[in-house]
Amino acid sequence: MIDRKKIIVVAGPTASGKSKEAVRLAKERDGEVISVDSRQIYKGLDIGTEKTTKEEMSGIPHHLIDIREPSESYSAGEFAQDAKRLIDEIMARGKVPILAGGTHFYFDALIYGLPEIPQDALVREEIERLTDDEIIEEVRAKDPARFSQLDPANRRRLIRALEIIRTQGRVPERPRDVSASEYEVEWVIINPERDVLRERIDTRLAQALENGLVEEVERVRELVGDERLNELGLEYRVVGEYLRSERTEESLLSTLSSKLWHYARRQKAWLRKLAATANTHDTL
RNA sequence: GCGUCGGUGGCGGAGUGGUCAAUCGCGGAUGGCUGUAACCCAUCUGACUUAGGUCUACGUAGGUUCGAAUCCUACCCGGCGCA
Repeated sequence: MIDRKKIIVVAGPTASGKSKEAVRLAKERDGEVISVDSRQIYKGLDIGTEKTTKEEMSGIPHHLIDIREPSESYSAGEFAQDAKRLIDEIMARGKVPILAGGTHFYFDALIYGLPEIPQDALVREEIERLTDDEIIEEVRAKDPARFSQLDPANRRRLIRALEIIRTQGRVPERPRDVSASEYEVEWVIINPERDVLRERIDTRLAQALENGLVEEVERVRELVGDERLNELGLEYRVVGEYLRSERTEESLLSTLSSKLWHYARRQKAWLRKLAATANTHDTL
């Protein structure tokens, strides 16, 4: 408990203005920014991810942006490692680490930790070949505790569970204990009211479209193909559907708007949970 | 004016005598997830409710029937065809 590393965390839903706030804080507190965003990791995903521009950074160092090709994968585990390392480096420079972004699961991974069990390509490959029922049966039989926490319809999570079971015997218990974290977090929560946020989302969308969102998605699609594009989600998925003529131009804006809103709502739900478990101090 | 097809829940669109408060999609709400997390997944979505039910609903008004969103009649509204 002594000497926990102090970090500032700026969290909030999409379009809430986190990046701006992070830069402001960095200037005020002499910090550097670590992006906590599973999609800004990728090069070329700029407009669709509302990536902070060089000008907006105004000289403040930003980390974990553009560190992967869109075709490459990245994960919460890798993030936790990268972020840990960067936090140490930033502190060694005598600066304050400011983590900012919307991928809340990454915050969890960093702050509360993840069992350090890397993915195993070979094991995964075998599991992928099984049917849902086969996976369900094996997880149920070998690790009933973990099975009871999972949704049987959630194949992706089931696969990961089985991967761990096959390599480790069973899934270790969750280490979620705030007091055990090696970090002392100063939370800066930005959580605008519904109406305000919806409006901001729409405004940003209109801007993104104007700035060439469709063209960007076209480029990314060229690079990674439709399957991966789909996985990139939100704008990339929806505009991809449009590019494949699976949806009309008229439906583009309204669909985008509602998908983004869904996303923001899930983020807000996470924030609610956070408020119930950690001490936070709100700002706006 | 005649003929014809149609009017269903916030929207689109099924249903064509009972098992229909009404499939499904969209939209909306609430959540879950221990390495793909912008992914993946679940629940709810007419009203009221002591949660067992009760009520109001399928253009409007009547009618047939034990029973109608579903059949009949009239009317209103919309598409199409002929005038």
